[in-house]
Amino acid sequence: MKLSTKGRYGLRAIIDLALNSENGNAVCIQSISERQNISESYLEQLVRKLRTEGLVKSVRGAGGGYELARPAEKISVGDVLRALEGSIEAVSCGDDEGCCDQADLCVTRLVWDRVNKAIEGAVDTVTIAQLVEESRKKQCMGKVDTKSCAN
Amino acid sequence: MKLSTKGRYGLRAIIDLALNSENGNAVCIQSISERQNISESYLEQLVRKLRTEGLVKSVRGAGGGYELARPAEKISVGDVLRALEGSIEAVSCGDDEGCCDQADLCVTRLVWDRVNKAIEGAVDTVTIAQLVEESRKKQCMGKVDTKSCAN
DNA sequence: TTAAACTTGACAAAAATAGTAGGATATGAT
DNA sequence: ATCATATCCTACTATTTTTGTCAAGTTTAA
Ligand code: FES
Ligand code: FES
Repeated sequence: MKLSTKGRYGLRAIIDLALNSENGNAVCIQSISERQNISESYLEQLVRKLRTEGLVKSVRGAGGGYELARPAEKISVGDVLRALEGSIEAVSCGDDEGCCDQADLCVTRLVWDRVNKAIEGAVDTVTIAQLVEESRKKQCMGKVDTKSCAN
Repeated sequence: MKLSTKGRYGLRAIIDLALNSENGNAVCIQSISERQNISESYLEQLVRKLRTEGLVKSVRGAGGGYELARPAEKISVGDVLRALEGSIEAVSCGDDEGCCDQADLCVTRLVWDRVNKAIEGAVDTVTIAQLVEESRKKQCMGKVDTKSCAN
């Protein structure tokens, strides 16, 4: 029941992206890579996927990079994870492909449905914007020499 | 974010076990294997683990098998999954081993905590007894030639 | 023109999963 | 006794997934 690095790195990446692109400029892979300490090539794959799924958009050429495709308030953690992992279901007792012989009598599906719904509820109710704000608060507490920190 | 066959098969196995051992007799691996259509050898591994984790107990020798170590009401789905999977956490941003550089500033932990709690809530509030009962209901509706079906 | 940056596809090492095989041990039945 | 039935245990292997890497492009601001 583990979330792979795709989802873990990807979420960190898009938060980093949101955090560093608020003045309207694009953020390049390299800078994310350095701040988050994730391989540049690997990160590229992940961000590419976020782009094809419509969560971020790219600005090509020199001085380019990536920025959010829509406001951070409109992007949930669930959006990000689904984009990267394909599906966030713990078990997809699926429909056509019966995972066990008597799928119609199988009571474990009741459990998997509960679990899937619980997970979705947890990730769909948190937005990138909220995490960005939390991140700011922590930074504020972390850095003692920050002048602009109004308490 | 997939649950492995260990958890999926294992839950079906213990439900089968509970369902077929209510008259007090032990249930052997072979019979579970046939009913659930899971490899005997593989199933053995799983049930053995359930035993070492104290969820079922074994009766050795001819005519032996397995039975629940305690009443089905006292065994939750979470107990079973944890026994088989080790941990059901989606992400274990753990403690000593910092999964990212600035673990103390990392806001993704907030998300993973939410997800983990959601999962635990989902699996810890369902007991094997409840599933057994559901299973009975379904069987009852499924089999038209069952004499003993009141209603 | 040049260098910064994205774009793409193929590839590969490493880890986890899923399942097998074969024997040892215990015990009820004959 | 001994045999059949069943758990017990370890080790091994094949497959798949994960986790990346690499190299050769393309686009565009400066
Ligand atoms: S239908 Fe999916 S495990 Fe039974
Ligand atoms: S502390 Fe686990 S991802 Fe940051």
